[in-house]
Amino acid sequence: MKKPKKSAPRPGRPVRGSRTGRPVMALIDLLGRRWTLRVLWELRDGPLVFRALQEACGGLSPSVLSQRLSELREVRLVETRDPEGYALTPLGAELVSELLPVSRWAERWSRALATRGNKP
Amino acid sequence: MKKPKKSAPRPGRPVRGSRTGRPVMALIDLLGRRWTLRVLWELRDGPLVFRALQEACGGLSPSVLSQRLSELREVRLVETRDPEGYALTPLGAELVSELLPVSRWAERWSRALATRGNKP
DNA sequence: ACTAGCGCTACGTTTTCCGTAGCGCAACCC
DNA sequence: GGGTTGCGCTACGGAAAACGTAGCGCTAGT
Repeated sequence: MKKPKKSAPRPGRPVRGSRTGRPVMALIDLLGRRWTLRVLWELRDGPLVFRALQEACGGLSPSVLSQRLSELREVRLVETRDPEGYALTPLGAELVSELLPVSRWAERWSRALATRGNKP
Repeated sequence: MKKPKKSAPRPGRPVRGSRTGRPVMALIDLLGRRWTLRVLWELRDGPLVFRALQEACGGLSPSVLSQRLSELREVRLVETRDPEGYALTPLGAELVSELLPVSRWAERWSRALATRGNKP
C-alpha cells in the first residue's frame, strides 16, 4: 500500500487530546491544523480553483493544500465543483458565517492591542 | 543569548501567508497553531493552574503549553492570576464567547455527518 | 530535613509542514 | 501532428513544530 491515508478529525471519533468524540473537540482539532481556517476563510466569497486558492493563501505548499482539502472534503465542509474548483458546502458556509463575528472581534482586539500598546 | 524567543502573530504585523497585517489574518495564524484553540476553550469556565490546564488538554507537552501560554499572554488573551493560575482576560473571554455559537454549530455538523453517513 | 506539589525548561525523537520539481491530462494554436 | 500553456496534484528531501520524558528550582507543609 502506497498511501496510509490518514483521516480527518471528525465528531464521534477520538481526536488529539480527547477521547470523548465530542463534536467541538473534533472541530478544534481540525481547525487547529495549519491553514485549515485560512482555506475556509479564502473560500468565503465563492469557489476557487486549486492554484487560485494556493495563491490566495500566500503560496502555501501544494502538498499541504492538497491534504487540507481532502480533510475538509472528508468532513463535508468543502466540495469540488466543476469547473469552478473548490467551494464551501452549505455546511461549510454555515461555519464560515459563524466565524464572521469572530473577525469583527479581531478588529476590536487589534485596537485594544494598539491603544494599550504593549511592546512595539 | 539563550532564548531567540519568537513572538506571537498579532494584528498590524505580517503573519504567515499574509503581509497585510489585517487583524483577522493574525487571528487565523494564532488560532491555527496546535492547542491554541483548545487552551482558550478549556479556560472558558475559569482559571486553571498550569498542570490542571495540561491535564484538561489531554496531557499535552509542558513545553508546548508553555509556549502557547506565552503567545496568548503576549496578545492579551490570557493572563496569570494569583493564586488561580491562568485565566482569560476580558478580551479573551470575549473571543471565547464569540466561539460559543461555533460550538453549537459543531453539534449540527456532527448530526449532519452521522445521518448522511459517509464512510463508517 | 524531608516530602510533595508547583511552574517551567532542556533535550532528543517523531510528526508535520514546507519548497521545489515535475507528472499526466486537457485545451488551445499552428 | 507538434508545440505550448495551464491545470490538479504527487514525490521527496530538508526545515520547523510538536512531542515525551526527565528533572530543576522553588514554596509549603509535616
